Amino acid sequence: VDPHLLQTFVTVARLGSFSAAATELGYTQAAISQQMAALESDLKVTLLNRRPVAPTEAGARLLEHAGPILLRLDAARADLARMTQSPSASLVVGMTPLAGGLPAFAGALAALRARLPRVAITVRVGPRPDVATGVARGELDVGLIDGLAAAGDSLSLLAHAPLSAMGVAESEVGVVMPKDHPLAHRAAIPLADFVDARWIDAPDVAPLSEIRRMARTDGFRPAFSYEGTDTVSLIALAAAGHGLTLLPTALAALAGVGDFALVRVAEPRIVHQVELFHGTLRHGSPAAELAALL
Amino acid sequence: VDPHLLQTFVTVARLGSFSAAATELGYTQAAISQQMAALESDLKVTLLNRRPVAPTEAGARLLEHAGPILLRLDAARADLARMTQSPSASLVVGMTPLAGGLPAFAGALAALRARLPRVAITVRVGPRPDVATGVARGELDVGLIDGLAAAGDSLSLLAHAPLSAMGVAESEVGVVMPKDHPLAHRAAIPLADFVDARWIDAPDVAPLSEIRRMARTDGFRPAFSYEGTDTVSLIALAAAGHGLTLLPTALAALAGVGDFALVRVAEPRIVHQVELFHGTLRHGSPAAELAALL
DNA sequence: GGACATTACGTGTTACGTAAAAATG
DNA sequence: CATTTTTACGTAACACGTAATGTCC
Repeated sequence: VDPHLLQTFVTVARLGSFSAAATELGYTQAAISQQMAALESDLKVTLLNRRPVAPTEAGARLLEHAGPILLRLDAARADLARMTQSPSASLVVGMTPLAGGLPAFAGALAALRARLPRVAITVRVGPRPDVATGVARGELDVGLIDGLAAAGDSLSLLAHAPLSAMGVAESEVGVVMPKDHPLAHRAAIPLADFVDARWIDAPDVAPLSEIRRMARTDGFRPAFSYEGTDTVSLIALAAAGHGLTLLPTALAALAGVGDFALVRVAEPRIVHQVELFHGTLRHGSPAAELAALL
Repeated sequence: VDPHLLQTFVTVARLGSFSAAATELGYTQAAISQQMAALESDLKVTLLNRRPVAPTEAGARLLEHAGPILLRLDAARADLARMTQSPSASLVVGMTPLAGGLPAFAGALAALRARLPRVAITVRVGPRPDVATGVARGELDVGLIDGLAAAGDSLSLLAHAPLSAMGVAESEVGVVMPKDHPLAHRAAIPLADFVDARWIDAPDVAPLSEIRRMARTDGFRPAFSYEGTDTVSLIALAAAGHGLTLLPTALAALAGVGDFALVRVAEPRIVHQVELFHGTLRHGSPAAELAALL
């Protein structure tokens, strides 16, 4: 199982096209075809259906493995690179949209600037997988990721890579809905009551996939998609009745956009969690200082 | 980072010799030399000191990554193979020495034989890493691994591979010592009190490395080594005063070998835990049935 | 000097690109 | 029929083995 082949496989699967993958990876279409043939003959399974190009059942399974494997490979390389290079005088922080706006984090950054005035600090916001990947690859020094977790648990999104994590903040979650929604006056409602409601899927802010995971159901099908990352817009959409969305109460309350109701989730006991995670910290590096401050 | 090179690297590191690695892997010494040169030039780091051959600091770091990566690679292949092949009519269980002898497990096996009389059951006992590796590679259908964990925690040894685990049994632990040991009459003693005592290191049964991890110390240096897997022998050694050892009370009490004292560990709150773990279970497979029974 | 790792060099295999053929919608 | 994948084939790079050279105990 050559990582090279794995990489083109995930690219092909993502783009749904040999030719497109060839362009992106800088190969010929023919090369891609040969690589996929080689991979399939190595594993003795058909991984892709052609025309249209889509992963088979086995291919889908392989995709689940391929990501973490490639990530770990990158992480190993990045880790060794970090050992060699001199500790940099800059700090690049990656975060998901909802992970920002933490008082604790802003405070720690301020303290860091006081301690190490010379380090240039960069904050880069992106979707969850990109942040995780960036940290594993060493492109980001630390990552701040938010997500839903069971009451006591941590996100444990680091299972796929050799990263360390620490909880930074925790908040209750609530369903955002128009003020005139029939359930708007209730204080708390079991999440299950909303399984068949109209939901907004905002993959980069409040992804329904996570809600499904927490509720252990296949429900919560998207009726509306919001592909941006702006919380204010999302809340406005929910307030206008386009669909429900689940947000941390701390954040939803903060955004004073128009009129909306926020109903706490009574059950299951889920919380919105923010975690800081990072690879092996080099003693004395800005990232290590920041982690110590949180 | 070619897995091929990674594999020879770990082999070279393990054997401490290019020539020996060449023999084991079926290559020429020259090939090994070239492969290591290629890996080092790829990563731009010296990984091995020669004469004697031993990993450098960077090499040691890479070794920490290499194991999990290679394991995951094997696991992916095994997972796809399991999808393709017809569900086998046999069940191969791997376990660590102390994981056997569980009433619950024996009962589940009996129930399994009643439900599926035709399946041939094989139990294979081996050291922890071999069991984990075997399950990840699909050579073992399920693994039963024991180890020390903090009171509420699980072993979480599955972090390196895409495996699922479930707790099966839990027992208190105690220090085994001769009956005439000065502390033998005590009911419970903090583990820290034994940091500088004579300890038996039995890597395959009661490894000191794990005790160190639980106690968060560098102490517990081995004064005696027992490389077998037989609990009775180990207890006899401890009873004869060759050194202390830490065993689950359930098991130590069971072995009626000679005279020995068993002093419960007062602190930290650690337990001996047995977990069943496995890759993706195929519906209807013997392994799935067994997991359902536990 | 002996055991072991490195370098040099020749060879077979692999992996890609170009180009033609096949297949699918 | 157009788009896209597959196959055929030539070439360049690669990886290994043999053998010679170097190096440390």
